[in-house]
Amino acid sequence: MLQVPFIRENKDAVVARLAIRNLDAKPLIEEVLVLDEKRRSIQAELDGVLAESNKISKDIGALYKSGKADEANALKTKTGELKEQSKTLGDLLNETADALTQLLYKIPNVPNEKVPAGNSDADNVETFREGDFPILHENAKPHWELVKDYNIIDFELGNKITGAGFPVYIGKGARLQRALIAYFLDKNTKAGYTEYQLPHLINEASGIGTGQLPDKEGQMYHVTEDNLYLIPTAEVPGTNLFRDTLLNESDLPITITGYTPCFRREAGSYGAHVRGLNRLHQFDKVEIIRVEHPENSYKALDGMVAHIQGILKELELPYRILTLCGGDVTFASALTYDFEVFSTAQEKWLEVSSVSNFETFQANRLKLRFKNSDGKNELAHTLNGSSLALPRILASILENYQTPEGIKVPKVLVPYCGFEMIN
RNA sequence: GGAGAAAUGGCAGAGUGGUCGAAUGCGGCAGUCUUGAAAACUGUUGAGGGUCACACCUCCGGGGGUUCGAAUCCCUCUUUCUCCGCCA
Repeated sequence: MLQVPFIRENKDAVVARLAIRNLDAKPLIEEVLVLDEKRRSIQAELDGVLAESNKISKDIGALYKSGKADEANALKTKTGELKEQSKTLGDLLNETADALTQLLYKIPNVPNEKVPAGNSDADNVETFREGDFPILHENAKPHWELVKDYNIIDFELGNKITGAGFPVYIGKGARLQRALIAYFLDKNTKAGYTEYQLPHLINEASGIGTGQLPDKEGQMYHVTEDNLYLIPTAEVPGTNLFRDTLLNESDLPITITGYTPCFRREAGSYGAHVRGLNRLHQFDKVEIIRVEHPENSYKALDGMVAHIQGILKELELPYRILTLCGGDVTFASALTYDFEVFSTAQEKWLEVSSVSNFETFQANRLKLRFKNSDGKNELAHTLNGSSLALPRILASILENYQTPEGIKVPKVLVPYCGFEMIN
């Protein structure tokens, strides 16, 4: 969430920047300022009452000590009234502060200057493209047919056990998936990221910390019995490692990577674009997460982009990078780049990574701070990105690497797989 | 699941009703010394709100209560530790 002092000092700029998201934030921002003003004036009034009551209590203590019990008892009657007042004011203060917080939860992050205007994913701007589209043989098939031919992924079995969107990986399909995970983790750790194994269930506080809660509750699987949620991405447990944390400046940057399954309800998604591996309720992903000094965060974002480019180049998949427009950039992000690979048999670009700088938006909720060189506590910047999401990478490998004799395994993966061909 | 103990500043750890936002140690920062560093010594150092700056207010795991007054007493929740049971 945005910081109130920041809103107070940059009111017009905040409204103007949020307009890039096609959001008329003016009424929201006005309300924030009114509530903030109200909160502060109630606070001041309450402080005065408490100060007086504290003073009387001290006097009473002193009177008892010097044996003047009568005078002390006389003073006691006075505090009753003050107590009433402070209770009323305290309730009012809480109410106002809660209302302010709820309002702040509704305001998305201020987009970076690089975010282009636009309404939907159609308006995202392609900023880079690399790699040639492979020329496929005549009988080339989409991956959902290939996986049947070679019996490496079974969607029907998943339907039986769980439901749509929970595929079962078999034999070389399972092995290829595991190879990709190992390869991604190796690339990330070689680039300096520390590998973590993270919980796959998170509590409510964690959901609030990274912004899934309270608004996007319906997108996560909720275990009501224990009030826990299945993670939609490793970003949630990974970033929440640093909730309520005060770091030293020298601790920065913090760079972690982790493989986790991801669970998404995807309520409202249906149709051809969810075919096969394109959109699942459970999928695997390797994530990279960084906690950065505000001065370095955009350089770090560029570094993450370059890192992911390196992986896609090694896999020899044609890819492009999009700068997400105001209408598509996620709630908490200030700037997001999406990576898409071209899946040849479907003739479709598939999103395989999303790399974002959240600036202080998450850190403010998380209370993730560091002590800066002036000795002041300052909010850190958080960033994350997929490196990479498995199913769509798998889909594009299967489609792009198919030959009449079978599916070739990309060169870098052969040592991880132990075979060169799926046939 | 049952029984007991505990939760205090960046960390460790004192503190059982007023003089406690809190001893002490470590760590951090500044200085002395040194060519430089280390060591030693000296000083300084919790967080949030509020103010031009002070004042002032809040915070000792979370929530509630007793009291004129709570880190300290009571209730409750959460977490951790020990013992017992169960278990991959």
